[in-house]
Amino acid sequence: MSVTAGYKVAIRTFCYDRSDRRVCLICGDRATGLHYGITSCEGCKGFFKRSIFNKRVYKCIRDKKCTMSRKQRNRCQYCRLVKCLQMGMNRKAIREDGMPGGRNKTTGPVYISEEAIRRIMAGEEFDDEENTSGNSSGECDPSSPNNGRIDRNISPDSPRSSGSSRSLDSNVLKDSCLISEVSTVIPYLPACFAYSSHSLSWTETYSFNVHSQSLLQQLLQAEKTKQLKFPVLIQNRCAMTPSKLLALLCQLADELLFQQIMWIKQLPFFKEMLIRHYTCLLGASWHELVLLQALMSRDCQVLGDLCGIIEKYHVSKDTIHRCTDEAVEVAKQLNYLFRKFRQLGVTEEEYVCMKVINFLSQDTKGFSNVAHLEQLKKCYLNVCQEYTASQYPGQPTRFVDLMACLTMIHNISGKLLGIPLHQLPLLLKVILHSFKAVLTDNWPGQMQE
Amino acid sequence: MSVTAGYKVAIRTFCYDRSDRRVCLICGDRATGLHYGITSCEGCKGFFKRSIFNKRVYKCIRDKKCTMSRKQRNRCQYCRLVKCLQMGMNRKAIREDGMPGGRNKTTGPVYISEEAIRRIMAGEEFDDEENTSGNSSGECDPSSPNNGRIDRNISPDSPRSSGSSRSLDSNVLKDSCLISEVSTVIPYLPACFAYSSHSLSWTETYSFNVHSQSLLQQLLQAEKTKQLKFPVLIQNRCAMTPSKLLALLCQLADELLFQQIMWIKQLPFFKEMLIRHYTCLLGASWHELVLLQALMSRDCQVLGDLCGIIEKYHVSKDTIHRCTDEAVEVAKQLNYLFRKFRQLGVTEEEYVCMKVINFLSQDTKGFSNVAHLEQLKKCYLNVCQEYTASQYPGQPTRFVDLMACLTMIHNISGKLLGIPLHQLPLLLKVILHSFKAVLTDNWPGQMQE
DNA sequence: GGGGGTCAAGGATACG
DNA sequence: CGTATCCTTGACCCCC
Ligand SMILES: [Zn+2]
Ligand SMILES: [Zn+2]
Ligand SMILES: [Zn+2]
Ligand SMILES: [Zn+2]
Repeated sequence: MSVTAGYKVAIRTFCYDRSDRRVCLICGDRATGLHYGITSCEGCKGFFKRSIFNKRVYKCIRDKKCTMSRKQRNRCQYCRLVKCLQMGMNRKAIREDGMPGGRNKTTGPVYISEEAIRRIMAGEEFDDEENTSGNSSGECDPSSPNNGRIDRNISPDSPRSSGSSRSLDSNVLKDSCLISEVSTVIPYLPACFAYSSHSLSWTETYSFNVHSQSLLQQLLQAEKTKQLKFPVLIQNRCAMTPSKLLALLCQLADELLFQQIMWIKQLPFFKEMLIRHYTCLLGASWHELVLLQALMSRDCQVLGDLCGIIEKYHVSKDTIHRCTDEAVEVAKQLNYLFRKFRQLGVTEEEYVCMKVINFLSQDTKGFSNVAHLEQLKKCYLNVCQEYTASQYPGQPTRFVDLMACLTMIHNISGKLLGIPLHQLPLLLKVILHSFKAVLTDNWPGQMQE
Repeated sequence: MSVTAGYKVAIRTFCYDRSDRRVCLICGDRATGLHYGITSCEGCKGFFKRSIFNKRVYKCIRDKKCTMSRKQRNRCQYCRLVKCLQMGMNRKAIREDGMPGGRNKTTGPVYISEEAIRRIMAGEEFDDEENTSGNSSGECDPSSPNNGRIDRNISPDSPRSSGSSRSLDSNVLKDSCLISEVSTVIPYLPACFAYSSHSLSWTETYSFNVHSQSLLQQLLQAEKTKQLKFPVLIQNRCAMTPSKLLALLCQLADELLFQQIMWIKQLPFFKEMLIRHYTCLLGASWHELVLLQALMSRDCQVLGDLCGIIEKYHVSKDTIHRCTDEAVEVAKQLNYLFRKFRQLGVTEEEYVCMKVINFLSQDTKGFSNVAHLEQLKKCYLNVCQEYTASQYPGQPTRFVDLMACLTMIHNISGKLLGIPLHQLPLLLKVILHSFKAVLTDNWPGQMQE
């Protein structure tokens, strides 16, 4: 029992296609292309079609957190349909007339709010024109010729449904994101400080661009879809042997990479760049992303624990290994970063912004679309700045602080990679501890905080 | 051949005469379509599924000539199953993975001989394709639908391409190939029992059982298909940074697991056990398989290097870690094993035998098919014994020595896993070094040999 | 290429 | 438990 649980990775690998990473966003099975807006497999395609077409209402007999995989996807129809919707499957792509051919109006994915998902699942679906508010051409209008700009996959209802209390002048804000001249050019780290100086005007107005809101929602959605399955496995601490732990580590590393990829695929601008560009960016930033993720961990003991471990290592190993001074330095900086994150109380919204900004801030030497990348980065810097300005008007330096954290993350994770290999367990521990500190008893040098 | 062909024609004619596509060929009830190859009713479909899937063995309490009709079909399970088989129900259409939906590649009935039916009814079935005179090219096993996933692609005639380089009787070898042409998998279980008792006489005559040869060829083939792609990646040593190395390690672990799985799928007896059985066996033996693989490494410096590393670790860490004495012990035993393998000059043939024997020798508590497992193990023990006896007549203890190595591998790898986690790099190094010692310059404590 | 449908796989469930 | 009915599923296929 426990053995098989530890080696679920084996079962997973049985079904894993290595030659092609195009996997279904819902269940991870091999995808056969885009269906209803997102890359998905034949099974999930048919399931979504049947469910929506027949207006089925499902029920989860468990805790609505059933895992979706090729083997397990048929165990809960409720959770499967929820994930279809969460991942962006577009109900509008199902044709009532049943005519197979013809007009493909570039039906992209649609990211709807959790409330809308709840209503659909409950069968209260207001199938058409949920709140188009007089827009005669229907919703979203995917066939409009907007030249493939960023706002392609804007959810039609999420900002509006929250009421009209927040909405300011939508025209001004619409321009700011679409047109590059309004949002000033922000070169990444050096210039972001300069940028914040004349951004005070926005802070005063308390405004938060509708498009920025939408982009932020998409980022939050992308973050939500990459739930880590690992802690579920590791939580039942049944006689953790080193062999199991090794297997778990491999699984975790695989899972982490997989989720970063899934996250990238969910980015609103995913289709605007080539896969190899994302590969380059991910290769250059994955360790920073992991560190950022670790810093957002709910568990406060993680990094304190880590620092304790590093110190212990230092005492016992510096006689043979020379680089430990740097390790201590890294530990201190990590500790600072950790405390800074706690002090700021970095929110999920800021986190997703920082994540995508960091992702887009990698070295882009040799990229053919540097301008596009810069535009994207600018856009999300703007989102983050607007968010902090509107949500924390009393903290004028908050945005700058966040960017400074990014800089520090960049430096620290680089140093972490510079630590020699025989201290590899440190890295593994950082990753492992960043999610659940369940195994702390089995590790030396733990610290309480 | 002619007999079965005529039989097939008779059956076909019989079917076409009274099958109007709406009547079950077994019981005459209303048919709901094709099931397992023939038009049949839901009842007979479910009955066949249950009988084959659960490997049921029935018994007729009358004269084995019970009539099948809607009213009477439940009176004798034996005669019902016989008629299912006689009418051409295809056992291959039952999916071992249990995944619903999709389409099978092998559509159509399969008409097998009365002898085969008798064996199936007696429970002596092994899923080979005895006389498939019916459908088109149904010899390989495209059993369940796979949407382009990993599939066991058995190359049809690989042992033949090796020619007659081996100095044994080429006629015998050719015969075995001819046999495998007719039936893809040679029925091995009865044979190995019959032969194992008089294996000594073959030792004297330098003969090597035809069936054992075939089994050995299959094992070699399974080994050949799992080439490691990792060394290709690692060979160009371009500025190996720790980050790259970490990525490579994760990749290597994934690759290793994947290859073990592929190896399992290539085993001749793969279809005879459930996936979860293989998962259990792999979970219990993967570290031993890795160690065995490492011992067969061409690079002689690998283990010597490893032992050097371990000793270095011992000197520097025993002040804080208590288990290092055991590590030194493990190192010594590894060194012994290493030298033993070199001294014996373990061949590829012996290696594949040892591998499968070790795989089948794991703890099988709770297995429902312990007897089957034991049979298989005995069979391959016999193959190995016959091989050593015929190839090394001057080394009467060679087989015993090999088995002793297996025991030692079992013990050592167990101890390796018992080494506390902070010495995890040792394990990783064992794995990493076992293929290419390219990175040795970057590691401390290297040894020349 | 992404809609739709097909139809044999397996699954759920009431019956005995 | 074995049976049989009905339902769900999904790899192929066709269509534009
Ligand atoms: Zn899917
Ligand atoms: Zn559920
Ligand atoms: Zn019938
Ligand atoms: Zn009978």
